[in-house]
Amino acid sequence: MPDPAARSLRTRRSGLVGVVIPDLTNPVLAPIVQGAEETLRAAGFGCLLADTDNDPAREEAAIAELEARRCEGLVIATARRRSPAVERLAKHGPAAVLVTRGLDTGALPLVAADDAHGVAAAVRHLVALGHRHLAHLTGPRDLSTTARRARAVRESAKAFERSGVDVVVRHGAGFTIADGRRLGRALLSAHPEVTAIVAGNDMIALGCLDAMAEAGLRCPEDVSLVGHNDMPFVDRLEPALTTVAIPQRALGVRAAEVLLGRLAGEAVAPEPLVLPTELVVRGSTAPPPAARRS
Amino acid sequence: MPDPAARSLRTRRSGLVGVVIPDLTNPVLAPIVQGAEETLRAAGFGCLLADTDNDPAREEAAIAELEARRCEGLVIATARRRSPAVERLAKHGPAAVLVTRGLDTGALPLVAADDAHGVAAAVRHLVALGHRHLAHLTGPRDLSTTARRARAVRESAKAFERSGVDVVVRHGAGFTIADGRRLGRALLSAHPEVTAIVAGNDMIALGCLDAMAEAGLRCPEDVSLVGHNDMPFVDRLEPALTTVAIPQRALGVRAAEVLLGRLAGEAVAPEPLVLPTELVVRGSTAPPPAARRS
DNA sequence: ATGAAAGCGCTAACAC
DNA sequence: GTGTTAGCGCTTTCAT
Repeated sequence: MPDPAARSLRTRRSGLVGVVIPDLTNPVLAPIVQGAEETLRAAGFGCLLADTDNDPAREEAAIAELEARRCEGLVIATARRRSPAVERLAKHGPAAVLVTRGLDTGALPLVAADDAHGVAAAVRHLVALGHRHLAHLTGPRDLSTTARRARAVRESAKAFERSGVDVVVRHGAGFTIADGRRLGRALLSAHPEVTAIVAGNDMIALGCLDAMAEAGLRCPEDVSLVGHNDMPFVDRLEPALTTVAIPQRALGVRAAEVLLGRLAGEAVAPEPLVLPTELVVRGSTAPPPAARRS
Repeated sequence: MPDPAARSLRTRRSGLVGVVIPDLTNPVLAPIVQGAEETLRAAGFGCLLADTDNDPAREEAAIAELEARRCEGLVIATARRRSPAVERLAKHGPAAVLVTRGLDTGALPLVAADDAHGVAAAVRHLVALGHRHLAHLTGPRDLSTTARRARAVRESAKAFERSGVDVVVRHGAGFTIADGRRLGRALLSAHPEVTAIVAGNDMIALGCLDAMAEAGLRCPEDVSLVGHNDMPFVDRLEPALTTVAIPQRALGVRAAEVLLGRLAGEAVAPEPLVLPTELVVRGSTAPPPAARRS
């Protein structure tokens, strides 16, 4: 059984890949990490996990540490649209692949879900139910996911402009339940005309549910709600959450595969790899109340 | 910036710790891994993650691989009561600490929750509500958690023997929702007198909820249900789950600390480190239906 | 105190 | 094809 340190010293290969994630506690991430880990392991790589707790400073420290440990590749799920620490990897440092959250510059390969498609389906669904005044409550502006989803909501709503459809878009500080609660409270009091909310992710949707309950509004009778990600267990909530399902495990697997390709010297397509999404209609969406219907 | 391979070759220290878990997708594990990772990282160790998908063969392979990579320590959350691959670590191989799931031999240090206390509180709670015919539906026999919880349920029920309290205990193949569904279906048809179920973990409890719904039984009106672990989001189910809360994050942190202690040469107490649990009463428990009350 | 050198275990290059 | 050897970059020891 050869000594990996000696081999590594000689071959300059560590057999290690770093996986940088914003928060293991967010249930969407588990299948992504699992898929990546399994794929990487099958290819003979070990997975060094680093949780940044959504903190850019910790992200930078984590990347530095992973580089110091001579990881051959990095799977990064924490990138912001402009992230000096991440962007630098495009020039120097180990091969890196981004999952879900991409860079504005597109300097690094990205594996992401087709959020625009899913969100457009959500808006169509709500409009077909009779909703005219929509809201989009989402996370920080500096994430590509947020930007993509917000743009898709705006454009989809705009396509129904002649039917009197409008949408108010609000960004929060993060993607937590507490952020969703804050956003929901503010929206509900400022825009009582809104009968349907498209949340930037399922955590925000959960917070919206809390805000509705506080305001004495029922979901879906008074306000409809669509989440994003279809994370585990949202199908068992009351009401079961209508949400845009992303292929969680596949995102991890494909990201790992793209990274393995890069490590094997393959040229990587400059275009993001986009995986399909699907609107899963459950109990949190319904026609708007008659009194509010336009 | 020194080369870790060269340093490692010279010092015989890799700066790596392996973390072996049964299934990242089970939400209880996220905080445990997070706590361990953060603690280990703060001490300068990198975390190599290995998910065994609850497969003993993969567990053995994972341990072998982690040893081959010269991990200085292992945090293992997958141990069965007799696990040759794990037991061997007590003799040869890197320092290892078990979390939650211990060995019958006690050969390796264990950090676990005080399940017996939590489960006893659950039984007392149910008996106080008026339940007399209880059931305990849990996971495989070859896990120490299962054994501890089952024993505690039996003993607690026995303490109320004179009040006419009895309990039927059933073991399933795993700790999944599907296992809970199977166990619940079988129990409900075989023991219609049962008015309260103590589940071996929250996943099994979710399966029981499904089985009740299939059987046209309402929770908690017809049958009360207590889970175990208080994993994220079970407070938002319908009904909100009454469950035994374990200090998830602390389990990971303490396990890491014990491991760090061992690596620093400290003698480790032969007794398991037991962290407190607490019964969290929510909506899934209520008095038994009058027709069934004994 | 400061500096030089040996050697950790492997692989790749090269000589035979 | 088979065997030998140099050297990867560090730490530690030993000599000055």
